[in-house]
Amino acid sequence: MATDDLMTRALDALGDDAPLSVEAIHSLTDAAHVPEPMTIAEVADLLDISPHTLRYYERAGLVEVARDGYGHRVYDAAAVRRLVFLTRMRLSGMPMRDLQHYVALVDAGTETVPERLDMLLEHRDTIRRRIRELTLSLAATEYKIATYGGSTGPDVQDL
Amino acid sequence: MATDDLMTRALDALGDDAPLSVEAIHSLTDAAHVPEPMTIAEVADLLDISPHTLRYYERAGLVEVARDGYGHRVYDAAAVRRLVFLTRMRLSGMPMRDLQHYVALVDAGTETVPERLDMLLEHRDTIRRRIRELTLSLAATEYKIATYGGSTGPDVQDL
DNA sequence: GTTTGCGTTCGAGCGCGCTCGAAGCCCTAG
DNA sequence: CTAGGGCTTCGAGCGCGCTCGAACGCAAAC
Repeated sequence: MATDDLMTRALDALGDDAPLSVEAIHSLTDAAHVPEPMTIAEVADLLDISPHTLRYYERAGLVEVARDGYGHRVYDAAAVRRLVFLTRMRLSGMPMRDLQHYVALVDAGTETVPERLDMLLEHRDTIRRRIRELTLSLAATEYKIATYGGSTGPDVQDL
Repeated sequence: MATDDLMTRALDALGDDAPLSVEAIHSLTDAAHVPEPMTIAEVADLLDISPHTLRYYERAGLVEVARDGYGHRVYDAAAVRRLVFLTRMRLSGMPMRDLQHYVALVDAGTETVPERLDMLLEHRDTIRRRIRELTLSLAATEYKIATYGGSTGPDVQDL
C-alpha cells in the first residue's frame, strides 16, 4: 500500500504545529481498512461529501459505478480509489472540467500518460502558487491582528 | 510605513524557492508611491481587478468613493487602503458577507474592535487550515507525479 | 400491512462572485 | 464638427459546483 508513504510525506510536509485533522488522514487512507464493496452512504461518509455530490460526480462522467439487484450503487475498490483522488483534486481547486478531461485520458489508455503527467505538474504549480498567496494573506492578517491586539497606541488604523 | 515590516514577514514566511510574484508585492505596498487621488482604472490596475468589480464592491457597501465634477469616481488614500485590505481578504477566501459585516463594524466605531479582532483571528485560522489542506493535496499530487514520471515499472496505477 | 428508511432518477434551483450590455454623459484629438 | 475613449448607472446574465425536491422502489421492523 502506497498509502503509508503518502501519509508520511504529507505529515513531513506539514511539519509541526496542530495535529493533522482526522478527515485529512481519512481522505489519504484510500480504502485499506474499509469494506470492499461500499454503499453510497459509506463512500459519502468516507469522503466527507454528500450522496448527492457522489451522484453528481457520476452524472458528470467522473466515475462509473455498478448497481446491485435493487438498482442501488455498489462502489468497488477501484471506484473508491478514483473518488478519493478526485475529491482530493477538487479540494485543491482543480475544476470539474479538468477532472473530466483527466478521467477521459485515463479511460483512453496508457498512451495518454504524458498528458496526464502534464496536467498533474501544472496542478502542482497551481497549488504551490495558491499556498504562497495564502501565506502572504496569512502574514497580512497576522499583521492586522497585531495592530489591533498588540497595541493600544496611536498606530491603530481605521480599517 | 508598516508596509515594509509586513512584506518582510511575508517574505520570511514564504522562505526560499521561487521569487515573490510582482503582483503579490504590489498588493502589499498599500499605495505609498502612487498618485494620491486615483481613478477607477488606476485602482483596478493596482489591485489587478476589473473596474466592474470595483463598482460591484462599492455597490455592496464595502467602500465609499467620492465623485468629481463629472461624476467620475475619485479614490482617496483611505479608500485605496481599504480596498487593498479587502482584496487581500477576498483572495484568501473571506466571503463577501463577512467583509460587509467587517466594514459595518469599522464604520460603527472603535467599540467594535474586539469583534473585528475575533473575525480576523477566525479568518487567520481558516487560512491556516486551508494551507494545511493544500499542503496535503500538494503531497498527494507529487506522489502521483512520482508514480507516473518516476517509474516505468508495474507500480503505475490505473488512475 | 403499514411505516420507516435508504436508495433510485430527473430536472430544476441556488448561492456566490462577479461580468456584461445598454444607454448616456463628458472631454479631447483630428 | 465628429469620432473615440473613458467614465456613469442600472439591471440582467453567467459559470461553477453543488443541492434539493418530487415521485417512486424495495426491504426490514413493528
